[in-house]
Amino acid sequence: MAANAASVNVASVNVTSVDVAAEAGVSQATVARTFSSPHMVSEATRQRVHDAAQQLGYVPNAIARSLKSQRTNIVGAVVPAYGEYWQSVVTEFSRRLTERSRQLLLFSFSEADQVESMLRAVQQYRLDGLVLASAAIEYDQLSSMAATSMPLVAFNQPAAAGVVNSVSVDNELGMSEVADHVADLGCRSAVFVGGLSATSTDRVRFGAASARLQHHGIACRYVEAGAFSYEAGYKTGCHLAGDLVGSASDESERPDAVIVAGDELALGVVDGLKSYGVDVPGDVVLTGFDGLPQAAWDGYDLTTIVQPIPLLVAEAVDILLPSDTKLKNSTKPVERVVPGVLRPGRTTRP
Amino acid sequence: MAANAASVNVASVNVTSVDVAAEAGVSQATVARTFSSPHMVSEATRQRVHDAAQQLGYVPNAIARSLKSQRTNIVGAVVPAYGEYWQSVVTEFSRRLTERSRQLLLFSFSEADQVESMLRAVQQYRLDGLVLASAAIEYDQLSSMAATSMPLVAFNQPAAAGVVNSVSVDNELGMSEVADHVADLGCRSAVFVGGLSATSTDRVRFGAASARLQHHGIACRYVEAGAFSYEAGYKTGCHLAGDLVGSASDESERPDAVIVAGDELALGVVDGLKSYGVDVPGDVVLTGFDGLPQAAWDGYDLTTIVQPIPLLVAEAVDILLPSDTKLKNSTKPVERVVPGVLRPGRTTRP
DNA sequence: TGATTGTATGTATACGTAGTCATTTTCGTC
DNA sequence: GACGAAAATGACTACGTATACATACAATCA
Repeated sequence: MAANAASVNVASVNVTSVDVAAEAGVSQATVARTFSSPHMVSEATRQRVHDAAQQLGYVPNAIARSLKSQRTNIVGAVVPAYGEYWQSVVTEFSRRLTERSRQLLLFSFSEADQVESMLRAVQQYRLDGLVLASAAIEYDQLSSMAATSMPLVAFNQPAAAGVVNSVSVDNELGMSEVADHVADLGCRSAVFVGGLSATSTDRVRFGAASARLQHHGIACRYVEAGAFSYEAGYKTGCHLAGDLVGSASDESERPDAVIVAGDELALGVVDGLKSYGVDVPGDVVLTGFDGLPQAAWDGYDLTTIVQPIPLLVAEAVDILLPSDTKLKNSTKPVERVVPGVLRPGRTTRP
Repeated sequence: MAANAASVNVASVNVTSVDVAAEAGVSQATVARTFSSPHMVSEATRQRVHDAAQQLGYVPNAIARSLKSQRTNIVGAVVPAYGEYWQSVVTEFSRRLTERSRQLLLFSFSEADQVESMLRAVQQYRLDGLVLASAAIEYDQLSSMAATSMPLVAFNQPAAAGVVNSVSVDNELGMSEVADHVADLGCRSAVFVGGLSATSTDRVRFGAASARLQHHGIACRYVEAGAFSYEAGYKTGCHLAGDLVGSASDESERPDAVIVAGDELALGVVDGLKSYGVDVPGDVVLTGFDGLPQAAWDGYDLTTIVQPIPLLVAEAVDILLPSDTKLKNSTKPVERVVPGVLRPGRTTRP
């Protein structure tokens, strides 16, 4: 009847393992063990402790646990704030980490110059691992992070391979397949639309595409959109439209293939071209790279290289949290390269 | 010349404020102050401490800091793993929190039954605040979290309003505008495509739309897609196609408007309809809700209600981290409702 | 029965910092 | 030059937990 007879108190003040110990008539150590290594506690006391904890509304303090155990169960990720691709990567990381009882601490930046201070913040939290997913990270920042004891993995950041652990889609292979595909269609001249030429991803993809195209005797010009966004692609598409159907340029030199460095960018280019009356794939064929869900949507059905994001992420997580007993303490950085898969779509099909 | 004369040592072992204190010839307290409240330290010692820290590769330990100060500088977010909408919300939260020197700890779930255990994990970290962004959270889970001392805010979760602090777009207003818009176009019969009828968002949006439509003398049937995804929308679009152009149904009862509960879903419906030869907006007009970037893309140009996500997020963050001195310790939960804006697109334009 | 092993629990300490209080130094002022 | 206030610093402790070590107790075996 009395109001204070509530069976479950909510923690009005901070309830600690000491309080629970007193309530259960055991030592603090036993309470700690009950929650962190239950198998070391007898069935009977475990029950008593749980009851007492329930009674008092006790929840173990992860901060204190981390301080003592030197493990946070948290993995950090430094990722660009914008872009469909990065959003799906973050989502997949979070999902995967949850599966392995870890959480994701997100450090997202919109400007490259934020990365520096962000990395400093990262180091304050003693994370169990860190994903670096930005092409904007400088080499010396990378190596300075590598010197930390924090497990690191660079995600889709070609320039980082060899310096730190890295996981990446096979850009060379992917772009080669694209080039072959385009050559098979009988194209004679191509334009490569890049996002930011300063990023290693951009350089590597253009390099691979143009090399393979050249092997087929196809020239390939580079155009920089300025970002990997839809908007940047749209603008570029509008600019390109003139070159592609304009009567000014020589028919024989007129590009008949547009190879775009990323899907979001590609979707913008498609729409930009269409807005100027350029028909895809009628006037030009067009390809993307990444395999975003949106690229597969019926409205676009873009020909692209599908990155196996779940696989890439799984690899990255495995590097950070080696599950196997074979904990790799090798001095060499791990380097995993995973192939993507060409998904032909309407943008290259007559 | 000696190898140990390196100007910046990297932390091979854990360097603490005590080590720095010894190196700089000051007390540990002074080192702590140098990093957490520099203004309490003289210019000269500050410099000495910084030099020593640099020398030893010292980085303050945020875990220990949090344990002592009872503040983590981390805000948590419990969010559905999938869906374009949630991805943009998470991105915006992260951006906003970074601006205010906080980090985002992400708890994303793909199944509703994961939420329970996730909330328990949340409580272990003594977060500075928590965003609850899932319609799948049960009422008693909500109130049990509310009993915690952790600041809470429910994001776009109509059912939570009044129980805990909440921020939401104005679903009623938005759907009313949609209904008016559709009525203006002269539509006579509508179909509402919902995602999951179990979610309060779905119920509220359907309720508002059908009420307002009825006011215009327009009937509105409810169809459940089963999810808020593109795929679910696509399937529903395919199913609907028969009703919309089939010769079986009476011409006068044939729906001429499809009102969809969310943009991603709507884009799927559009493509599903198109795949069966239904012309949008020729045969039916169609509207979405959310204002996703993709909905504005030229390929779709969906008529929709644009949620001011930056504003919604800013409100939510302000509730969790009251910047003003007027820290609201009112006992009543805060409830903010922010209007969206109708963006007419090609899907309702002849 | 006594020696031995293993399991369950208690005691005590350390994780690295922030903040309280006391003490020292600095500095402006009459 | 003395005095008081303010600034700067130091000594100490607490935050809440995990774990090494010691201890108690039950179970096994010769």
